Amino acid sequence: MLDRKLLRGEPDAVREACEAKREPCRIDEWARLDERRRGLLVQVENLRAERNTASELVAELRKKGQDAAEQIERNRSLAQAIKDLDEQLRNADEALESLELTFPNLPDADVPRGRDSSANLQLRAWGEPPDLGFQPRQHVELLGSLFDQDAAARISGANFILLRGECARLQRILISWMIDFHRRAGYEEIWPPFLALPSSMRATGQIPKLADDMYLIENDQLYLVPTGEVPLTNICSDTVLEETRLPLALTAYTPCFRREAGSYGRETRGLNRVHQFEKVELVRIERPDRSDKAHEEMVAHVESMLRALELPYRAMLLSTGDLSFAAARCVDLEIWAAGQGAWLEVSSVSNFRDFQARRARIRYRPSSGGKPVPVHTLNGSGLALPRLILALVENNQLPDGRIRLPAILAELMGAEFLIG
RNA sequence: GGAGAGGUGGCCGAGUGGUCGAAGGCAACCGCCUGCUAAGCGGUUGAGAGGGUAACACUUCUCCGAGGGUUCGAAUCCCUCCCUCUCCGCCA
Repeated sequence: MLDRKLLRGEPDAVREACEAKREPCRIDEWARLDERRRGLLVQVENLRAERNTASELVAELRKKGQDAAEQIERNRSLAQAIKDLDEQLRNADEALESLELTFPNLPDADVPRGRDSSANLQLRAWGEPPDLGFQPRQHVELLGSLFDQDAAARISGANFILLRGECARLQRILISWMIDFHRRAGYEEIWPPFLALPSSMRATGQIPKLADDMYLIENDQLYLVPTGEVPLTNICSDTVLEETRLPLALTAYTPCFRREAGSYGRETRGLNRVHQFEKVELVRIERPDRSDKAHEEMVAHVESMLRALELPYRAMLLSTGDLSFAAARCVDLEIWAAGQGAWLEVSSVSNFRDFQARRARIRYRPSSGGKPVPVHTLNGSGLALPRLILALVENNQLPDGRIRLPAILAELMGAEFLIG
């Protein structure tokens, strides 16, 4: 949600952002409604003030034992007028708010302008795509029975995954190792609920835009979380934090449920794009003036994790057209997958500035005193597991089909090879 | 799932339908006092949305879990819902 002062004062900036993110822009409609709402508000408040003083007068007359019938009669008509105006005001408020939920966040000024991912800017790269010296195979083939698509489909339908044996164990160990990796960097470990209320989804920005991409449990009106960002960020919703408590750094494992409506046929083979995947998420709640630094720290932190896993990667600053609805800036970390010969996104590290904080009402009280102000929220994956496993398998394959494990995982797994 | 209790300001806690945004206490902050500290004394300290201002000041309305209702007037009465706690049942 954008600041109303911004919507009033800089409608052109909002228009630009909508265009950049290819969102419909109803700022003019908003401005008319806002005007109307304020007019109504002044009217009701005046009537209310009138009623308040009149009611006091009634009390006073009564106390003196005088007749108050005339006052009461006047108040009765006031009450009706107030009720009518209140109704109009409530309608205006609702319309205004639902409009406000449709404005995307403004991209940072230095985010590359562009229509899609082709305009993304490569910031850094590390490692070389390995030259295997033979025709590399893809993960589905390499994993064989450790990746049981048939069973997954019988249990849950298309595009679910079922890992077996050492591959299942690898995923479990990776999750645990990643959480520890973050914990050592100062992140508090969280185990959150995996179902969330519509209000939580609205707070982080999944509703209304991405509502159709989420699983909804209709009986209870609960959504399955599409990312750990939802529960982690909402830990602080409706809260005024003391400045001394900032920053907050949180990490959690969650499954992520996504309907992926409309993306069938696109990179849906194997572990690329599935309805349920596992992810370890990072969230930070920061003082506004610190969020740029926090964002850089988060990107650097995730990069260090990729290096520990010996995965060649590149860091991409997303262009305006590739930026998500709620983000002001985002760095994607893409790892090389030798079998597919492609870069795969395994982490998006985003700064939402105060966009989510306004929706979720997460504020802090400055130590210097004064009103609570919205915090800045950030999040990043660290990391998404299926694509991570995919790349580990494809990059570390040997001509005979064996799969070597990078040193750190070899130690954790107690084996030099995943398949050997 | 059944029965009961309760949800009030940063926290605790009072509140006969009519100056109640809310007593009292704690905490925090600012003074005074004191050799220092403590104690004591005095004062200040909630949120949101408007108006107003260069910015303050000032000012209006709303908010006592949420939403309805009764009433001239609701923290206070009625209804619905949500949440917390206790006991019982069930269950991984």
